[in-house]
Amino acid sequence: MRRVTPRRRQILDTAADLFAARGFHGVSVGDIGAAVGISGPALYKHFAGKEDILGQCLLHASERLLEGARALTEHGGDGDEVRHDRAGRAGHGGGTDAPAGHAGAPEDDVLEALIAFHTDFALSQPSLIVIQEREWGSLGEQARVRVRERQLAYIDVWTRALRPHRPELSPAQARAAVQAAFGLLNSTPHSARISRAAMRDLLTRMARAALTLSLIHI
Amino acid sequence: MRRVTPRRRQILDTAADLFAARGFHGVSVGDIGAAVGISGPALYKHFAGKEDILGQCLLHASERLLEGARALTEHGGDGDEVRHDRAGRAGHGGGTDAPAGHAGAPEDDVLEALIAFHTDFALSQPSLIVIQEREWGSLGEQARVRVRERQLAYIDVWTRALRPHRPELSPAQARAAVQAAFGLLNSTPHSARISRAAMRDLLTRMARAALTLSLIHI
DNA sequence: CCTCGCGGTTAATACTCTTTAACCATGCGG
DNA sequence: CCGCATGGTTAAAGAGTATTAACCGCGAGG
Repeated sequence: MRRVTPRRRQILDTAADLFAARGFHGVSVGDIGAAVGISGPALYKHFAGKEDILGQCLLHASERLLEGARALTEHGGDGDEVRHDRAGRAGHGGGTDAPAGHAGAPEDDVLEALIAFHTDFALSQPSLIVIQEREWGSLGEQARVRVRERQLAYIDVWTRALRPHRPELSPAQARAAVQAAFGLLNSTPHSARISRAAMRDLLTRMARAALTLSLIHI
Repeated sequence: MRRVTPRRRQILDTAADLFAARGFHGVSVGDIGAAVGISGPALYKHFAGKEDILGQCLLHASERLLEGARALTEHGGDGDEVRHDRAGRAGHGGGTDAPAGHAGAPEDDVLEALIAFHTDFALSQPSLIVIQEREWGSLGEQARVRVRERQLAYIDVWTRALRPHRPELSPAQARAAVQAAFGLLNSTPHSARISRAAMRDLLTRMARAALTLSLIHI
């Protein structure tokens, strides 16, 4: 019941899609089984139960987000000040359109890298994004706290990256701003009528503006 | 089965909270009944069924949003150009902190009013916001299309209001930008660690920046 | 007075769901 | 060839669900 066989991976992927589309309680184990070509109780050869499937989805998603974010901040420093060295683009494919900086502000700090990273993740794994933000309450106690820990740590990485840009914000305000930016970036499952590249460009620009320029009055 | 008695209103409100918290399929009619002090099948004296309750919640929410938005645009004009006359603040209480404009841009156009209106709605009715964006798929055919019509019309009002600010965006891009802004404004149920006034201010500023300033490169 | 509709009750029906049990094919190490 | 783990099957159990049925107290209008 431990290793990750291709079948298990397939089950997790299709289950994530179903959970995202109809909600955890709106999907039966029969539905999941049928979606992968087997039927109902065969899933119990791979997972302990329905809740375990959701748990593995969420553990995997939150872990990938957190580790990706931490990889962007750990260039040797603690990430509490704006860094000017090149931030790696995170292995999620695509994304040749790096923002052409021109103002005095640093163009390649951690926040910029986080925006690009999260946008790529949301565009490539919309189902994981959806269930991560709305289904973590359907988990049992132990799995929920583990997922929640990673989610809070992920928010914390973002909040620290935002601080140098917006020193006037209190920690609580910065957290709220980060979560609002998540709402913006995670809106991609609800739209998807323009090309992926255009969506990526639009979302990164909007998130950048919302996070760094929102002190300007119109 | 038609008129809106206080009991019916109470049922709809508490059901909306439950649906927002645990999802439509995660709430039983017994749960809803218990939450209002009656038990289970008594709900059928007021509504045709569980799905009908969700339908009335969503119809009500989408109607209030659409009518509120339309009231802001209908000052006699069609709202396709930026208007400089005073836009009414929408009767949702609060909100004395009008943005102090200083740049050349118009400070009180329809978009600004829509941002304020939607922010107020999201802050005062978070449950309706949540179920409106994630539970409309649990509706039957006829109710779903009626709710969806209103939602699309609401998006359309926003998109038209955004056009004069961002003429370079294609209609599809403008729609995506509007939905991203909704994601940002609707993030309020996930945070709520700062005061309502501070949240209102933060969200309106971020949405304003995301929608109107996102063409600026950092 | 008395009927009658309104809003409630509990019991019962007819599912559907998760999970377990019992069984079976197949490929592989010895 | 044997044994057996792997991954699948169907049947069944047991809990939970929405919905309906049958019944009841009660306040108001004739």
